Amino acid sequence: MGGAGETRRARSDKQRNRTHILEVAEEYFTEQGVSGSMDAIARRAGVGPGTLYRHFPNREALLAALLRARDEELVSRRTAIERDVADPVTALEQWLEALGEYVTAFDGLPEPLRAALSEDTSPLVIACEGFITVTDHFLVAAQRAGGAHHWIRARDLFLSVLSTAWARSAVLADETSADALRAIVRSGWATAGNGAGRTGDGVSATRLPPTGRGAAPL
Amino acid sequence: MGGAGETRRARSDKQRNRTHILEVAEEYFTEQGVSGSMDAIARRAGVGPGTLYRHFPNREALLAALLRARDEELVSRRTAIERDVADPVTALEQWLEALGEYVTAFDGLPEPLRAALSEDTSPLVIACEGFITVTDHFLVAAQRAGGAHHWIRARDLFLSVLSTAWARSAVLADETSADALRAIVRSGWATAGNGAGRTGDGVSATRLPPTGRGAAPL
Amino acid sequence: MGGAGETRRARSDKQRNRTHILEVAEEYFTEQGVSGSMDAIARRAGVGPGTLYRHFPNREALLAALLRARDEELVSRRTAIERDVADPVTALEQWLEALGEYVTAFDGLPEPLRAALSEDTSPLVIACEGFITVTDHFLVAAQRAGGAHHWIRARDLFLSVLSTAWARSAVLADETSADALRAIVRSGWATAGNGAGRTGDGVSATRLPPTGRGAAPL
Amino acid sequence: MGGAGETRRARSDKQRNRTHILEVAEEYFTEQGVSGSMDAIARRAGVGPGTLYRHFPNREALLAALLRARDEELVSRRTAIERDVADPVTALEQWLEALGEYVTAFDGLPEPLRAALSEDTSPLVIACEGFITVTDHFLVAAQRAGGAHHWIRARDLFLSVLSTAWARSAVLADETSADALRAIVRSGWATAGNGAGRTGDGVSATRLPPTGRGAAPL
DNA sequence: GATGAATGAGTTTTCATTCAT
DNA sequence: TATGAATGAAAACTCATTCAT
Repeated sequence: MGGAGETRRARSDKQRNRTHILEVAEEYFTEQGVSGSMDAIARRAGVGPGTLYRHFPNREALLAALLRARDEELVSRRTAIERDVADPVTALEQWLEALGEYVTAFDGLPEPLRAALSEDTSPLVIACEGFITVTDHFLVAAQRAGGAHHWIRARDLFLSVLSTAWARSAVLADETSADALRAIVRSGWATAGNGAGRTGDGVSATRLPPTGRGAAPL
Repeated sequence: MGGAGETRRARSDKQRNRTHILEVAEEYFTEQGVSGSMDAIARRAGVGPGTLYRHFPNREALLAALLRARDEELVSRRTAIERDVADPVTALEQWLEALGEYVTAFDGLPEPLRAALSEDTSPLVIACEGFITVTDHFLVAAQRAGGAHHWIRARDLFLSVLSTAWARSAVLADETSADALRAIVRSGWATAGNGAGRTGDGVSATRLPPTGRGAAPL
Repeated sequence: MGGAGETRRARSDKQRNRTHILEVAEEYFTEQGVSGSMDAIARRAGVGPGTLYRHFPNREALLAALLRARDEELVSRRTAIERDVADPVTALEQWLEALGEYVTAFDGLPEPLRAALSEDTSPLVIACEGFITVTDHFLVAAQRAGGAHHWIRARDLFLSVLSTAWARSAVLADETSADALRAIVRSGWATAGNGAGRTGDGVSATRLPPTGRGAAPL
Repeated sequence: MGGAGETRRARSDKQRNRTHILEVAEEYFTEQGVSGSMDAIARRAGVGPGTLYRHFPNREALLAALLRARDEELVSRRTAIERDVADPVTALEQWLEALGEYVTAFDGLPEPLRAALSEDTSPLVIACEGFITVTDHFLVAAQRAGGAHHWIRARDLFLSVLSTAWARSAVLADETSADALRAIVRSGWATAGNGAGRTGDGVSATRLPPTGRGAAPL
């Protein structure tokens, strides 16, 4: 990927080193999940932990860099959808699907992503914000077409995707459940008609979800 | 620290001790979340770690006991719903709401709960199974009334509740998002009509979710 | 062995209980070696640890009781040897062989046995003393016949047997080594002639070993 | 307790630190025997357990390092013997004596050494292999001179030394027994004549010990 | 006599992170 | 800038033994 594969640290080039660490980390996180040991990554990359930490001051920073490296793919997915899919609802649907896959790149990734949403300092926020922006793009289009509830915001959709991805870890053996979860979310944001072009959505005129906490008298 | 140094604590009533540990654990988990240290709990309870482990051989067992202690509340919620709510859709809705609250008792609780679903040995499974059974009860009623998609299973709903609860940890400051997540799930399982009494549900004739993985051509 | 196999603790008879514990301990030590957990034995025997400790105040006591139960076998070995073997050297040889087997009853048994030799309080000493007495019996006969060095004492021979048994744990896969160890000890105590009836043993006139620590000028 | 609380210990020379740990460990093992607590050693050395484990990943590694530090002494013993002792039997005798002392450096040392012989992974194996090689050197010479049984192998002799050392822990107060044990082993491997130059050794023509397990009809 | 709850020191080991060199 | 040694808190769990009931 980075092209520094064969001779590790041939030049004592900082950039090369960084790239190499990223490659190794990608591999490691893929194998062990995101909570693997930082030390192990440094060791595998053949650098001292200090070097690792110089490039990426903490796990989140490393994760963020890793995700950024994968951004390209997501961007091209987005482009492809925008190019190929006329129906804004289907477009949103496909984008969320792509996002869901992206977010499952490493085992346990949803966790730090969710955490990042609550912090302002995490380097992962930036990534998240990007995702949310694009999601908003698709969402607005779908809402304009009357295919998505108006009370939904991009951030909520992103969280839904995240939490669905999180839940999927529990149902690895049960693809049906995974599908059901996706379907719930899907039919959750979509208006009844589902269809592009259909306009009426009685409920969605408001910006508030139909059943708030207080709405259901317990 | 625990003050149990000098004289051996009189062999107080076992039940008393157990209860005391539970109280302390409840308090501790409420403060620190479910991943707090077991030893710390023992320390706080003024018992040796051995005592803690005698009563609860591992974290899950402790958690399970804690949840069981809260079961009563959930049971009474269930009873109340069955007594007071005629509409099966609203009933299911309220039950899921109750479940969602229950599952947020401690910070980070959804995680071990989800993990338990993939294991057969965890003492938490029993709790989960119970939840799922009751959920099934409500779900079937709602489905009969045409108010819930037929392709949904109780387990899926439980997972939805779990993952929504999980996501909520990220949006503590943002009640609107939390509501939206709930609403998505809610309008995800409910049929368009939403209504009790209304029968037709064109989609739900099948037991499969409308949009499986393969449905969306990526 | 004890005949209390089928209905555990049918009568609440102390003796029965004791016998049952012994059976279980025998089984357990055979499986796990002598350093297995006392608690586990109690658990397996279906009694509280307190009961176990009432009968056998510590591991050594339990071990001693276990060995005593096996004494019979050793005694009969002794009788058989005395009856059947005319040559005192062969007799000693066979007795030591029997002792070596006895002492390997459980994995790790030589260790506490050796330790017991240094303590006066261990209940295992009694067992050891018995062994040593018998060994002395055979040894003296062999020495009288000129077939064993005079500078050897029964206690030394017992220690040799013990240490050979100890070493054998390391050479499980290597029967040749085990044989060699035995042979070393065997040709160590025996006089050159090896034969019963042969008298001359120039060295053995003294009660001191030929090469003491000081003898070899390092 | 270690006094390393306030300021981070200046990154002293790694070698220095390592050496210090070794000194402390040596002292500690000498006092407490080899099964003393690793943490205690770290504490005594004034370093964190992590530092100890960085240098020596486990107890065996530490022990191996400690032994290696003593190797010099053994090597010089060997050199001295080779230089000063003409008679190969005496040479072997003295080498085994030296080995016996070496192996008694710490209380309980024979145990892990024996265990190492059954494993391929232990860092102690290397040490053992070295010992065995040298022993073989002396043994072959003695055998050529007709002063040691041909059925003995170096490994067996090393085990004998080990087990004798093990047994000696029990007879600390009884030097006579210790001497006797040594003498048994000594007269166990040596041929009757004992003498250098003497060639005939009727038994030793074979590579098998005279009394194998089956040889003695029990 | 039996029970089994309580004790609590003790074990090994990991790891994120810092900082002297 | 890279290094990697040092840190040391923490974690989870065990077990021989005691003693109140």
